[in-house]
Parts: sequence; C-alpha cells; structure tokens
Amino acid sequence: MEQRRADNIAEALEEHIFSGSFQDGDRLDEVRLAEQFGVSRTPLREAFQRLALSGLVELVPRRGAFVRQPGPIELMEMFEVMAELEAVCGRLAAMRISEEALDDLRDANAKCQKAVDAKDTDGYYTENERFHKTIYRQSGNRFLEQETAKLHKRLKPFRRQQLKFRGRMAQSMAEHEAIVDALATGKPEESANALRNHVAVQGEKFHNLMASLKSKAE
Amino acid sequence: MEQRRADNIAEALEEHIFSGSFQDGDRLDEVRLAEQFGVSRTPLREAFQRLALSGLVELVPRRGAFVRQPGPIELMEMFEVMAELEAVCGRLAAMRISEEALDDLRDANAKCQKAVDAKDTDGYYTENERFHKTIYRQSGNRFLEQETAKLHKRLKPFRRQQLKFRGRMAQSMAEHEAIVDALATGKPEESANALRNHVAVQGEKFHNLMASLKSKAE
DNA sequence: TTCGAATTTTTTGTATACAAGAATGTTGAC
DNA sequence: GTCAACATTCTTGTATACAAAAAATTCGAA
Repeated sequence: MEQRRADNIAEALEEHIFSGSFQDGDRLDEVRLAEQFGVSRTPLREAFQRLALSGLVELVPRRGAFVRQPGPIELMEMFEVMAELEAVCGRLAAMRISEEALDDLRDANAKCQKAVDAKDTDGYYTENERFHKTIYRQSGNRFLEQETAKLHKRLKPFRRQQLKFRGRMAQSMAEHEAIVDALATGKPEESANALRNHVAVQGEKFHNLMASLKSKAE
Repeated sequence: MEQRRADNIAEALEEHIFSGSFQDGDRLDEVRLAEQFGVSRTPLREAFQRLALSGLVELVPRRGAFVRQPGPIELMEMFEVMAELEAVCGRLAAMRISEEALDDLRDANAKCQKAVDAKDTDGYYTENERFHKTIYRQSGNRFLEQETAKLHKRLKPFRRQQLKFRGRMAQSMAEHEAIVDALATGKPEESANALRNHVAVQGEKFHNLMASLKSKAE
C-alpha cells in the first residue's frame, strides 16, 4: 500500500476502520501510517480532520488520533435514526415517486428474489442497496438523500453481518414487496411505517446484531 | 485577528461563512487567510478539510477551497429535513420524556413569553433554543440528538432572520404550548406533527425566508 | 486589434525541519 | 522496594521549503 494521494487516504483509512482492522481506541500513529501509505505526515493529518468530523476517529489535542468504533448503545441509536430517516424518505417518496422509479424498485426486487433463490448474498446485497437508494432519491429531497446515504454507508459493515442470519433474506424480500405496494398506492404513513419496521432493529434482529458484535470483538 | 490555534480556525471560518462575510463561490485564499489568522498554511488547510465535510466549503483539487452557501432549493430541503428530524425527536420524546424535562420546557416557554412581552429578540432566541434542545435530548437517542443539533446549528443564521418578521414570535409561542401538551400527555404522533408543522417552512414563512435571502444577496 | 502559443507568476500539494508538550526511563532518596 | 524528580525520547503541532499544476501575462503572427 504505497504512494496514495491525500484525497484517497481518508477513504482508505475509513475502509480500514470499517473492515475492523483497527480496534476501538487504537491510536493512529502518524509516522507509521505515513510510511505505510508512502506519504508524509501532512496529508495524513488532513485526512484525520475529515475522519474526526464524521465521527470515525477522535482527535485528542497533543495526544493524537484514536479510532472510535460505535459501542452497542451507539449502534442501536444509529439504527434507530436510520429507521426514522428511511421512514421519512418513504413518507415523502409516497407523494413524489415517479412511475419509472416504481419500475426500478420492482426490478430490484425481482433481482433480489433471484439472488435469494441462488443463495447469492452479495447479489442480494447489491440489489437491496439499489432498492433503498432509489427510495432515498425519490424523496425528492437531495439533502435528505445524501444524509440518509451517509448513515447507510456508515452502518454498512453491521448490516452485512445481519444478512447472514438464516431466513433474513426471505423475510426482507416480503417486506420490500409491502413497501412497493404502499409507495405505488401513494400512502405516505403506510410507506413510512413499512420502511421503519423494515430497517428497525428489534426482537430477533437485536440479538443477532449483538451476537455479531461479540464475534467481532474476539 | 491573530495567533489562533488550528482547532479554532475551522470554527472561526465557520463563523465568517455563517455571518455572510463570504459570498457563495468565494475562494478561500490560503496565504491571505494564513496572514490574517497569523498562522501558516498548514493548520488552515486542516481546517478546510473539516469545513469541506460539513458542506460549508467545496474543495476542488489543485484549485482551492470555495465557500458554498446553500441556494434557495437546498435551503428548503434542509428545512424540510430539520422539520422531520424534530418530528422524530418529538415522537420518541413523547414516549421517553421525564417530568423534570417537561418542567424545563415549561420554564423555557415562560421565559420565552417574557421575552416576547419585552420584545427581546435575543432573549427569545436563547430560550427557544433551550426548548428545542431539551426535546432533542429527551428523544433518548444521543446520536439523533447530535445530528439534529448539527443541522439546527447550520440553519441558525437563516432561522434568526425568520424571527424578525412581525407576529412570528407570538405564533411560535402558541405552537410551543401545543407541543408541550402533546409531550406531557404522551402522544407520539401528535407531538411529531406539532413539531413538524412548527419547524416546517410553509406559506408565509416560505416567502419571508425567500425575501431574507434576497436582502442578504444584495 | 485579436487570437494563440510560450513564458512567467501564483497557488496548491507534499515533504521536511523544528519547537514544545507528553510519555518513558533512570537515578537517587527514603 | 517504592516513589519522586530529573533527563531522555517520542510525538504532535506548526512553519517553511520545494515541486508541480494552474492562472496570468507577454509577445508575435494573422
């Protein structure tokens, strides 16, 4: 891993943090990382500033940068906000969605179903993401779309864990159908509720998430 | 304005952008600003990274940093998201709020009323902020609280404009009362709707906001 | 004049140098 | 052996130096 530009460094570090290469509390050694990336400390420090604002690292003055992995509580909070943001997207989209977008959703669902049948987790994941991002876009609010996508991205590593649990893909599919129905018939509150429940981490999903957290820590 | 630390520079620049000292599209000259702040380019560039992520500045590679003031459309989108986030806070708070917090809200409202009577815009503003931040906190979700407060801060300069319009403070007060009622009686949907309508920019408020935008541009 | 190529000047991006604070290790007193 | 004061080493924060890209300017041809 050498000779990267400053623009990419933040992204590369983000990847490392997401992938779990860095544990919570780890100090990001400027000189060591500079060597690894084949750059000087300057672009690294600029990357730290970005990561600090997005909450992935904590910048302690005169001490350095420390990675901050969300704990169980913060994670639950983030998922709750995710569910609410998706609900908002759905409520707005129910009033603003286009016919083309509805077709996109149906297409994504069809491909999701194929992936489920083929037990293709990656394929399911890709189409699932397209499904959700289409709804963000159809909220008709670019700012909301971006903010929702930002949190979606941040929760990605944890959501991926979720999909591996047995039966989750099939259940998720059924929920997708209900969401499309609510959107197609222009029912704001129904769309919002369907999306909120789809994304919310409750009951069994809660236990699965906690279990995956523990296995990560080991 | 001299001898500031890097930590403060981002904040100082933010202030300048919020206050309207910088127009949309203005280039932030590294050497000129470095002189003004009495520092070298290095800490300034670190500050730029932070501002870029929060959307206040656009970083064009090999070109520099340009301030990005939200246009009318983006502003409307941000207010729509603000209304929805406050609604979410309200819905959750209705289920989770404490008696002490309810008293805080009533206290803030009382002081708001005094400020209205005294035509004390600043005083009103302070207590209004306390009112809203109490609700964010009572959502029981720290992550939601922080995200909502972040957007609240970003919209501050535009909201302040709003309050100057005649009759707005009195109407706002009445809405606050309704919000407290809904929260006190533990009605999630009613609280959410009351807060959404309170924050949403519609009808007359829309025209006022647009008018204040025009006067700023002059 | 007007346009365009070549040259100069700015400005950004990165490396390096250096000062000051934090961490670490050592020594000596008890 | 333990603890504290001092010295040393590391690390961060900032300034400066330098290379490369972009912008501005000059100059000559049509």
